Amino acid sequence: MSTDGSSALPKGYDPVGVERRWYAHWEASGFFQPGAGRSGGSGAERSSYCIMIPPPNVTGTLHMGHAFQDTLMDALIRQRRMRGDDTLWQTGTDHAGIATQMVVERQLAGEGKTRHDLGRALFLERVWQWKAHSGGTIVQQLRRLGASCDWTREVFTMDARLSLAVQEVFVRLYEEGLIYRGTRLVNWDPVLHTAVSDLEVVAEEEEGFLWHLRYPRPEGGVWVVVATTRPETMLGDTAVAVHPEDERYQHLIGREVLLPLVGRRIPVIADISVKPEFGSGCVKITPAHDFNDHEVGKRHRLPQINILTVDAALNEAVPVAYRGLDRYVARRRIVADLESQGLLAKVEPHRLMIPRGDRSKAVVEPFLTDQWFVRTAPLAVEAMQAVADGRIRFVPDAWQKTYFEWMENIQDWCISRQIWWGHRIPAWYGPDGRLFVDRDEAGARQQARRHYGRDVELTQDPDVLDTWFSSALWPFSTLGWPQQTPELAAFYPTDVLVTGFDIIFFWVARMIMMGLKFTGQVPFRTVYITGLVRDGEGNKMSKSKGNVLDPLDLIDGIDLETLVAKRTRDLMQPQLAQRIEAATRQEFPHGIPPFGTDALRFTMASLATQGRDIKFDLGRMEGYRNFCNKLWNAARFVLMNTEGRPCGQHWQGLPCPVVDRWILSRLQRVVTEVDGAFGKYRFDEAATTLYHFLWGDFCDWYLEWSKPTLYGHHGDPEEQTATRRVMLHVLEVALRLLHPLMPFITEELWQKVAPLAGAVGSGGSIMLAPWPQAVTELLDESAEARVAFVQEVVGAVRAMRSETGIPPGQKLTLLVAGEPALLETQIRRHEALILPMARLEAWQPVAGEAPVGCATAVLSQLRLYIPLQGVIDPEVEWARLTRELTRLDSDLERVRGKLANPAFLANAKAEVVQKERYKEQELQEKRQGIHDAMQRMALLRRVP
RNA sequence: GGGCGGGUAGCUCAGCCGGGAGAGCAUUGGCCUUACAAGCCGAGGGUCGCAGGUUCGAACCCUGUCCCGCCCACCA
Repeated sequence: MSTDGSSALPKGYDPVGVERRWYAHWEASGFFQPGAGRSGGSGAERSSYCIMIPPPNVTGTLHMGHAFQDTLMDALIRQRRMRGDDTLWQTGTDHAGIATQMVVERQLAGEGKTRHDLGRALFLERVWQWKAHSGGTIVQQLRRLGASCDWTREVFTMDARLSLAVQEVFVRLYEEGLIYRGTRLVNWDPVLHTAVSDLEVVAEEEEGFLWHLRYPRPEGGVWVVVATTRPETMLGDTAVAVHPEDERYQHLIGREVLLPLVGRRIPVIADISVKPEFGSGCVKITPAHDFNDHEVGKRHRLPQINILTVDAALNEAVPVAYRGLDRYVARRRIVADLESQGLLAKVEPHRLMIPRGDRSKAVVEPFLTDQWFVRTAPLAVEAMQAVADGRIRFVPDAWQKTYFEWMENIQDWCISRQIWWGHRIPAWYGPDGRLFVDRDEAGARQQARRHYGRDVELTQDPDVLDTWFSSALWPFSTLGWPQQTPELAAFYPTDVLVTGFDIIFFWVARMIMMGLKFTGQVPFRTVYITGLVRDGEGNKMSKSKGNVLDPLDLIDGIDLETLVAKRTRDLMQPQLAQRIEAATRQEFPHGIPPFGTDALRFTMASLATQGRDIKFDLGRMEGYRNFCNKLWNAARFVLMNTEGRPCGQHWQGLPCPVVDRWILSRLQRVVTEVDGAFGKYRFDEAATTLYHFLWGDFCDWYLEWSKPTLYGHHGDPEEQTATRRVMLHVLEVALRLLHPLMPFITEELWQKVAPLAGAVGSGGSIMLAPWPQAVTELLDESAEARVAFVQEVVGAVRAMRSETGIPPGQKLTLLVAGEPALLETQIRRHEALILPMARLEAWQPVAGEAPVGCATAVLSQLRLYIPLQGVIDPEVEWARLTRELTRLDSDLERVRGKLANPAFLANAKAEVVQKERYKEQELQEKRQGIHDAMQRMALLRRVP
């Protein structure tokens, strides 16, 4: 139909080329940078809008969680940019200390080396090389998602500028006494050889045993039996404890027992932490290797005997026979030795919580070491206040409770890590071990000179900071703090943080504490908490389960063999490969077809319901891929019918028939709903609203109605122009509304549609075009009601046709019975809309009884008949009517039941009662119609 | 042991400041209708986990209960 064949769109939407082309163009044009776009037409100050990306691990790759969260962030950013705000989506990557170091150490292990073979400097060089090599992957992948972050401001947590902020914060906290160094019992990872914080320990229930050990009394006689899950730690026992009111053991309190295998005399103490009903009611106390025992030990001033090495083997403090044994080897040996001495009373199976390092999965040990800590309690007070008084809002707000619960019980934060990759702690020691904390070595040297009166050799603390320490500063360190930069002034506090609930404690809480402490302001006003992306069965996606979906594979597609290879490569447990392969082949027999970025994004948005994890549904994604295609073809249709023709770019003087007023009115509602949905972070609402409007209202109805107008032999040129004008306008506005969720296809189409629609954005891109605003004058309830009625009529005819098996091609005449006035306003007036959509040749009014042998549909005040004689079996229509009658009867029964209830009439709101009355009348009329129809149909039936 | 979230159509999920149970996918019948078969037009399918309570009226509010999942916690 196009006059200019060259501009016609291809028949189907092909995302690949479109996406690459537009992203490159946007980025090169500087559209992602603050200040892009319209320069506030009114001259008024533009408000700023900022989102900080949760920085992905620099050496990582994009996973579904990123795809989900970054889609939402990008949608927010794009929407606000279109609204005219000065937007910044700050991007960057995280050095991820332990995770990254582990990767490089694993590479070294492949070469048969450890980091110690290289030494610190060479090892770090190696990590930087790895970062340079793989550090670009994830940011490139982020681009494929269409993320409109400002790449010119991309930072890395170990950039010099950000490192300065880290040192500054450390020094200030230290000087205020909020950072201290001390010997404490911490969680020790014996594989990684570093302390980790409480949050980095995950406890899981595992099968174990409860060993009952006999501790002899020096004076002989009865044993004292203690129950333990960790017999090997008995070598470090310095007491046995009972409950102070436990009558069984009153005589023992203050006496001593003999520690077997060691021969040490240790006291029996009374402590209320002992539960008399557990085990024997006696507990061994090992202050250096158990958190609870440690507290008991402090209360009773017990000695602390460290019996472990950094590898969790037994050290020099234990009897020679056990020295150097791994903890579990030692356990077996000790249990055996006790048994042979008759000191093992019994062993019972016991389920217990085993603490493991979240990275290494090694069982962590409570271990006495020197570490650095942040005193968190004082910081937490302000941080809780900020949420309590609403300066920070959680969405959904239920998470606020989780936040408070943790903050109220917050523990000091162990921030030192005995690894090499990270921010080195800015602390130096003099020859006598005296500590000097300063921003750099020169500063420390100066302090030392003042202290010692001369230059001395200083050694820097070998530890680095917990990665989350620098993450906590992210909202302001990225904007130039401690410098008072214009960016800091413009964009801090930021607007919304989009992140998962799994890092509320790790990250969100700490950003709030640090932000308030160092800027006096909250780091963000809203925390939008997303659920986790899971697989279709609701399982967490993980490499070892073999159920990981790579967002890029959904975008680009992947063939089965490549997918299988990818899922079974580099498994920690290679024996799983077979099962993973089989499951993969079953789930994706043909691999994964390419869906394109927009389909992925739209799926993510539509699944983003609040307060629950999302199970990723490939079927739904397919539906939204189809939606992309639908949109593409709708635009294709519009372009075919508008290019090179009068499109009435000025509204003036054009007729505005009811369908035009209807679709324009619907459009205004959609604008309002989508805008509201963005405001509420209800991306699912925004997505479904647009989906139904475009596919349903626009394609199924408006475009279909446009055909008779545009193609009609005696079409009115004015009306045709008006139709072109309206279809262009509606499409153009809808594209803009859709753009934050589907950036690529909307840009591609908008480029062609906008000029015809008379809409021109500055910069020539939809991403800088204005965000639509509802025009309330275009709301038209009367047009909406009239069209709704027409749709009802069309639907009724279509259903009759389909259910009675009338061939679609058969020309029909519709008979309509009803008040003449109604026939005029409801049918005659809309016949141009009804006839083509219902595929009718004509309609005729009928008075009184309809002819015998018609299919019948009853609307509230009209009866529709289609003559059936000779066309179908009356039995079919009879069955259909019976079904309808049954349905109406049950509805009527319910409504009449209500209206017969005096209590309902007395108590329900008047409008509700009125509505029920109206409903009863309507149902009654319909029922009568069906009833009449059945009577006449009965005449035709071949009754047996 | 405490806390939180969820249990609605075969599947994935909306609806939940109370007043006629919805969408997509799947199923099914009919259509090559000149934008789209990744499409068009129809249809079937749910005692809203269970039991009580409040109410004229409950998927929605309250209580209890059963499942599923998550978080926190030192029961050796």
